[in-house]
Amino acid sequence: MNDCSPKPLDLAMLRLACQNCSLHELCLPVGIGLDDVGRLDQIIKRKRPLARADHIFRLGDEFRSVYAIRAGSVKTYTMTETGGEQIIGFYLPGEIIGLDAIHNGAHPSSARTLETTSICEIPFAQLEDLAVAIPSLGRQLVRIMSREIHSDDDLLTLLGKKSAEERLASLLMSLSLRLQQRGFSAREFHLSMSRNDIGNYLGLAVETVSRLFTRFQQIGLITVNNKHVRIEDLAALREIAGANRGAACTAARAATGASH
Amino acid sequence: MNDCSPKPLDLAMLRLACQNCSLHELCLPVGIGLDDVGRLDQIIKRKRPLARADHIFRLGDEFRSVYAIRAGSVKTYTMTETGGEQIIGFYLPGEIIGLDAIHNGAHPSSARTLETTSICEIPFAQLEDLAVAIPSLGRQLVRIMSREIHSDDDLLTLLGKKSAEERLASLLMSLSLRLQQRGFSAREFHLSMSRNDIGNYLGLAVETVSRLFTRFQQIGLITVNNKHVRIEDLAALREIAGANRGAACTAARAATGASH
DNA sequence: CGGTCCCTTGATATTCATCAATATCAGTGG
DNA sequence: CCACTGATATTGATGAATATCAAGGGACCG
Repeated sequence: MNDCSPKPLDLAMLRLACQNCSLHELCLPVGIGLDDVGRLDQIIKRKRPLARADHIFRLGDEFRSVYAIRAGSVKTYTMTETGGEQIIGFYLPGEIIGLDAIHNGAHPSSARTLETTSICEIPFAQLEDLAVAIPSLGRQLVRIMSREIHSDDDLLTLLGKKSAEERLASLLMSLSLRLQQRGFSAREFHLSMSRNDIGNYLGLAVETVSRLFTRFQQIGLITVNNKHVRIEDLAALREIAGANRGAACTAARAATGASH
Repeated sequence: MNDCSPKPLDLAMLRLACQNCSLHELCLPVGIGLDDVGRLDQIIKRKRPLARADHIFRLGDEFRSVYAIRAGSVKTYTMTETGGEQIIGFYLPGEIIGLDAIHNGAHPSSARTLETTSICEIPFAQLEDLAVAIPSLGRQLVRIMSREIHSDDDLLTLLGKKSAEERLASLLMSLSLRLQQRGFSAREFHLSMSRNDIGNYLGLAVETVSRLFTRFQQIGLITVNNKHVRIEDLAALREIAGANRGAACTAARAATGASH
């Protein structure tokens, strides 16, 4: 999509790539000087783009690095005791995965790409050393992890309290917002994950997700075409996601002609 | 319960309390020398015990400190958009709360005690400074945050995939394990939270929780008496929590005499 | 001892999962 | 380019799990 398909090993480009990366304020927002970015840059390994459905790491893998998404998208998931997968999150450019593995040296989740995806591997031992040498980097790391905890908490609320409608609306709003922050359109985008993945993530059956897309389209909230989504009424969608519950359900019912 | 009700301001006791705290290997497990513990100790404020239902911080409060539980227990929760509370976690001695507030300077959740509770306040600015001076402390902080992310992920699986039975069994197992790690009995303990809190946390109605306690007791898994729980069959409970789903449900059904 | 909150239990309603049957799409190879 | 194939998505009919509603019983606090 926005892939500048990389020439084989262009050293000049690779050097100091963080400085030029359009995402550097997402993965390293604040207070890191140019010199320090250079030092960070030297420990980061830019990997050639991964194909769709490639694994970045698997549950149980030894923990060595965290990874920043540069382009594309990724899902992370764990295994339930019965072998099914539970998707933990969808990650977009500028976001960092693998942070859950630090504490015990092995990845407690797997990560695989949802489309062609470029990532930066950041060897954690070196990152820790650098964090000692560059205090602001250490603070930034802690801040990023804090944000991850916080966003997990939001997801808990979604799964614990929200209806199916609210869940899907929340996901769409989240994607919309995050894509916008990355310079894409907030109103029109491509869903890189399957309906199955969406259902899994939201704790819903595929069929429910499918029906919701249909219903949302019928009441004029969105236009869906396979993986392409256009949000027609952002405010209303936000309203549903934010869960003015009674009102939203009523609206949807009336429009579908459902009656009880 | 296990409260050594503290004399008013015993300076000798307070000084270097971390070294003597039976929890110090829980909140600061590894690689911190005695000198360093002393330095950490100096920035920590030990607060007088809080009464049941006291707030430690509230959603929106400015972020200044994280808090370690010394004795008692705490729940943290956020507000859903409709004003209801969603409980994020129950915290036991040696665990740390407030980590979700680091990234934007304000608490995104509230915390209140479930019973008489003692906490240590750790001013975060000073902790960060100390983390720079003592690299192993910084690493430890990152590790603790990683564990928090990981345990949130487990909860996501619980809410996304598990049945009501599995959820309650999982909670009981989690409490059992954590209490055991703190030197208490794994098989017999006191639930400091209300049925309401349990239901809220697990994404279930109070009534469902109540019925589950009854059913678990009927099939000989546990004995419940108000807030007192004794686990009679730890292995079976673990089995249900781990979700050998079909088998567990069948067992419970047969025993309750339910038939379809 | 009375009030209030919390918990339990039963009856009913609702949401969403499951099952089943197409329909559509993305590759693949002829 | 088209037909074939498996994966993915939609749609409908049914059922199960759990929420909700309603009422009564205990426990705890003053």
